[in-house]
Amino acid sequence: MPNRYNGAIMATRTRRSGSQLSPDQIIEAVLRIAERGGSDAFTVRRLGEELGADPTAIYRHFRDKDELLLSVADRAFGEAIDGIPAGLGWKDRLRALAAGSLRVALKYPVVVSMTASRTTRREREFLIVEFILECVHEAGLEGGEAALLYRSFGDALLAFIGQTAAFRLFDPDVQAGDLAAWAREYRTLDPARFPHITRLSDELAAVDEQEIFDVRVEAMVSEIERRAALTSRRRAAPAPEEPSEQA
Amino acid sequence: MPNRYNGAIMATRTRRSGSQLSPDQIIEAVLRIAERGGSDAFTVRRLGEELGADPTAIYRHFRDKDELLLSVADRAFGEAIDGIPAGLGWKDRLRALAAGSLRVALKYPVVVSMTASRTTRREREFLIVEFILECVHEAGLEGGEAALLYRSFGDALLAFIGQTAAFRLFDPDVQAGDLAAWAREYRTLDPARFPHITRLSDELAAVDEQEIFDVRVEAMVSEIERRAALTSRRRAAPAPEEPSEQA
DNA sequence: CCGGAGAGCGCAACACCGTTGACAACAGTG
DNA sequence: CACTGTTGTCAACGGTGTTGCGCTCTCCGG
Repeated sequence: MPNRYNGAIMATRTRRSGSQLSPDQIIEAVLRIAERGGSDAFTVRRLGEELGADPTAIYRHFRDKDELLLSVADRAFGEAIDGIPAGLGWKDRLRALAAGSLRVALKYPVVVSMTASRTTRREREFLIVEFILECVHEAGLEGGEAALLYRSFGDALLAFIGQTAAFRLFDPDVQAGDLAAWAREYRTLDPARFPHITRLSDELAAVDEQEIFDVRVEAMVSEIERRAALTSRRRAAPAPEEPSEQA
Repeated sequence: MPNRYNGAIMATRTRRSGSQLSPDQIIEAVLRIAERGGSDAFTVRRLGEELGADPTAIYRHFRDKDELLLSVADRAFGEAIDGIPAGLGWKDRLRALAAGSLRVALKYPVVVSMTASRTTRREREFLIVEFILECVHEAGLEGGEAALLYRSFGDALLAFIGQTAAFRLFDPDVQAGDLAAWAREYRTLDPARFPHITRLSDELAAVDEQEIFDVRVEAMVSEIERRAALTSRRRAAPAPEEPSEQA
């Protein structure tokens, strides 16, 4: 029998006249699915269901699933940068970008976890790159040093949200098991072999995810600031000893 | 019932002469495959081929592919910590751990990319946790602050090597495309809309991956140092203003 | 010394995945 | 009206992880 997703037979037939599917409609369907579902949410067949169309209809609008994914990701990342208020200093702008990115990762975990080591090369990616470069520039970095710290910050942020998103995709059982490990298994290790773990087992179990996020963001912000201070100092007093900023 | 908590029973019971497969043999076969192959290297059927056995034979020794993966990952991460020389300061020990982890990620990309947001809860993971905690302790952090910075460093490291490994797994075409984007597409953007990108396009294309790695590791090391300095200062002179480390 | 028990493996099959090629129905154009 | 190109449907292909069944062969108790 034709079309086993039955509710939609007549609809597809009649609406067949115009093109019922558009790239935007498909992208939005993916975002809807991603927002609802777990790790297996974004499959071609499920997307067909969501659209009330044959799964393979997508291939009329996107070369393959990967191209669709990148388009979806670009749309999603747009949300990360949207709500950033103007008039903030470069540090707070970077912090706001990080917070927005994390928000997106928690909203569309499937999409973010599949994209976090990719380059979309689309409109909104350029916007974010420009955004970070502007911050780095305002911090006082130039040329190769600015490029390096942009890449470091951007990659670090992407890695973090990708990691977070991927974790949220595991079965609740696996997630719970991983989290409980801190409270259960680490506490019962041999204190002779693992003195620090056993001593800190309570504190290890109590660490807050949000705090980890803040530490990692702050580490990158401070690193940018530190390197900016170094270059400006070098510019002011040319060629002293490379100041060894540690013990 | 098959023997799912591998190793232990086999060891106590006299070893069956007829059984050709052991958990260790399987783990090593996976490592061999992972070292050779790309993203599709670690499949059950390929593993069967490598072992010269039926693919499903694995399920007599591991509950499912995931349990096998975690065992393999634990073995692999052992290599990260093995070659770290004694007698280094905490900073250099953390740097050595990071370098070793990156080495492992490049050696077994499939394994690392599949594990980077997981917890193996196995022997060698505990060793690495203890290792980092010892460094953080030596840096001067205690209690909840030590736990927090351990988690931040560990997760950041895991995220980075996972991201790197995942990238190496893409088709060479995709990899080349992503890398070339910096040199090609970013250069042709509209300078009015993207002034920083176009101004720095040459430097962006020239950024070295190893430098990014160093920046990100150094950022975390510095953050640990910074927070350690704050707590010790707080301990020396209790409850002043939170010292804002200059704008 | 023998026979049952059960571990280890092979095989076929299942449900799912992304993707392709052939075909049908429609829109727009001459 | 006929033609052409676009878009949706459908069946099918090769891939994945996993399971149930049956065979073999080792081990252990009698």
